[in-house]
Amino acid sequence: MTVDGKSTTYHHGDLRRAILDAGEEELAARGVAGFSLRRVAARVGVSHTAPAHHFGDASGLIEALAERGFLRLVACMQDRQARAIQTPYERLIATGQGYLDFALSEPAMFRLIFGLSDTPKEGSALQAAALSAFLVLARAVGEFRGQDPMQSAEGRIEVLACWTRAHGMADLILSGYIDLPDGDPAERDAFFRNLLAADLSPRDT
Amino acid sequence: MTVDGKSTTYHHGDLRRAILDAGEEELAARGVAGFSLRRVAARVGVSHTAPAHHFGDASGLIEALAERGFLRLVACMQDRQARAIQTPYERLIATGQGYLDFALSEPAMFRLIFGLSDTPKEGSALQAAALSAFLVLARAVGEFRGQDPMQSAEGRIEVLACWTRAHGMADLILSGYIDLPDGDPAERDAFFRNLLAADLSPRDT
DNA sequence: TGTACATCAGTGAACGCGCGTTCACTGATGTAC
DNA sequence: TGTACATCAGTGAACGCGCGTTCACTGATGTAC
Repeated sequence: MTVDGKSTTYHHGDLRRAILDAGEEELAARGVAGFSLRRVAARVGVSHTAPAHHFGDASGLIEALAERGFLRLVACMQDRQARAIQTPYERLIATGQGYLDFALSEPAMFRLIFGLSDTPKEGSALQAAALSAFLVLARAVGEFRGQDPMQSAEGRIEVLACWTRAHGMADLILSGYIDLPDGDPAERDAFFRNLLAADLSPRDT
Repeated sequence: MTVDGKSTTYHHGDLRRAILDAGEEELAARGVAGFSLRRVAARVGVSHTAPAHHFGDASGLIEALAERGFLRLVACMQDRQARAIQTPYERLIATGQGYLDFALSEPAMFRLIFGLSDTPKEGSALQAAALSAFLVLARAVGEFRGQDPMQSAEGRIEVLACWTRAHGMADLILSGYIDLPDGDPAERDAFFRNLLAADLSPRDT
């Protein structure tokens, strides 16, 4: 293997991580439909059979990438939370906005993790990563409600309501059917806030 | 060409429609990722170059299928509306439930229309079909509010709020991350209603 | 400290596969006169 | 009513492409003694 024309060691040293990095780059560059093992290997500069050593087959790599994706989603949500003024409601809004940040910054990864052909295997690292993302949201709802939302039917509904709203918005923006208001981050945040809190309960008309 | 061993006319007669039908079947059978022109043609029993005559290339077929998809979405929403008791709020709920019906009955088609690589072309039949689906929802919101929602910022937010909620729920169910409550349609409808109307506006705590 | 050897990590050629597209073609249909 | 001819609709062989997987291999590393 060569890098910049200089030959390096035969063994890569950190190929697993390098392949995951390249996999994310490939996703960003070509989307989830054009994703291929061979292209990822080429990006790393390694033979296209090398990834098999670390991931088994193609689906193993996809799964490992998806795990990373969920961890990035967690990071995006926590990042927004850390910057939000500290009322529970603001933290909840911030969590949803972090969800959106993730979708907009890594659209192909967003599509990958929510378009997996099968649901994460019980006990897998992927499942743990997905759960950790869910828990970030559930905790934010819990702080807002003052009690663990997963202990009651209404609480669970509230968590799912937050999730589906943020998710629907993200997915429709990525598909191009909903336009974000211009480039100003503050307007974008206000847009999201309005959508999240819009009152659609029945009225006495 | 032969059907059941009997030779039929050389010209198919209604190949365009037959290919679209087969395309939908293929989508249902193999999903959007495994979709191929050749398989669709094989399903119709026609040479795999025949579709080109009607759709140009592969992307032309995809586009024509997506148009059909939106029309089916419209039909699902209108079907629910027609069966709802006639208060505006019930019709709005019903519209969203029709959206969900479509997603659950044709998951691959749902994924196709909301995963198109480019947004529908200005003036295309596809765009018209997508718009007609949007308008079914916008009209339902309008009846609920008592005025055209597209004439005000709050109204537009309300339409988008309905859309993103139904959409997020549909997409997360299809991805397998949200489970539907068992098989009882009434429970399923109640679940949707609760999610749609859940109150997430700030409280004075 | 040195050596033998097992294991690990990556190579590269070859494979078969299904894909969309092209091309020259032919059978069927419709229309002008 | 008949005929010539243009157009339309479908055929099937061939093409090159990129894909994931397999296989026998080799270079590097680690460990036992």
